[in-house]
Amino acid sequence: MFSKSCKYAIRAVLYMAYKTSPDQRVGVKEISDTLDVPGPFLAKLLQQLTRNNLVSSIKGPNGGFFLSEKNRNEPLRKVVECIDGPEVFSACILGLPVCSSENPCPLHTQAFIYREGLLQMVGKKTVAEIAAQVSQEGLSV
Amino acid sequence: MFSKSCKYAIRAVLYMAYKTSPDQRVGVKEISDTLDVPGPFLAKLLQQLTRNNLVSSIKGPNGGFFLSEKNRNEPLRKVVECIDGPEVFSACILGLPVCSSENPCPLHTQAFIYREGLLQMVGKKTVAEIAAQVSQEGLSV
DNA sequence: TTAAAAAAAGATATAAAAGTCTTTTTATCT
DNA sequence: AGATAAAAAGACTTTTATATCTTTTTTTAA
Ligand code: FES
Ligand code: FES
Repeated sequence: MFSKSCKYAIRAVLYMAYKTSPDQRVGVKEISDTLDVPGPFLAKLLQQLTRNNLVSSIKGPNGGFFLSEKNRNEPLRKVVECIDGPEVFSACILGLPVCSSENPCPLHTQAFIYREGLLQMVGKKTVAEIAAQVSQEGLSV
Repeated sequence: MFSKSCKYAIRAVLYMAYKTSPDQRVGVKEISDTLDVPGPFLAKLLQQLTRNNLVSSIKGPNGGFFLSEKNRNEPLRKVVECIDGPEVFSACILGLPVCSSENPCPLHTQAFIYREGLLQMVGKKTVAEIAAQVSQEGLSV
């Protein structure tokens, strides 16, 4: 479903959501150590997210990455689509050129339901909301 | 979710299910032309499936690939697991080392439902049953 | 019994994804 | 101002997935 890059990105954003604020930044190394993810690789992903205004950063001493209020209120979907592109949620599970209920593949019905459920969730819930669950329900990131 | 290899394999097996029988074989080229898939690549996938008794073949003139009665009655899941390995249906969607309801990731609940639905389908229905739907309901392969 | 057709096997090639390293820029603090 | 800390940018390397090519084996049929 998601590329490794995307998995790393989602986890990093959720981590930042409950660890950072505009005046509580965090460096790449802390994130990558905590999530057990390759550091320089994660750095590039965070930069990509930063360019797309889904993550914020400040350079220099005491700088680092963080989520602004605006960042926290984006649906998680945006993070996914920033890394893996918008087709993740619309592509046919068997790789047919187009996925449609008019011209469905044999797995379409099941695959569509699945995808929609997932899409509903990451499309409706914001980063902050999902991160809140992580804290409250003790989920693993 | 599935690798390209796996997508090709699923489509090829379903195609063979309604196109072939023990005395009605089909060559790689026909399959790859029909499905618009790279021929030599598909050949290797079919050979892998053949080694695992999910597809049958006969060499020489008038030879080719086909599905035996036994092949048709395997659940489609076996084809998937033969190509992509058994973890496709049990891996965490965020790449955490293990997926479990005891120690769930933030997307676990939704992801689990999706995966299970899909797994139920390909695990219970046989190749022949799914192929029958393809014919009856005019699905695309 | 030879020629041809097809899969099987294995070697090789290409492309994409994942990961690392180096240099540059920007900000902070002394 | 100068030293330093951090992200940004870009080049590079490695690994994995995808794809192709070549040779061998098996079977059929002329
Ligand atoms: S057509 Fe294949 S998943 Fe929709
Ligand atoms: S723990 Fe991530 S999908 Fe189950």
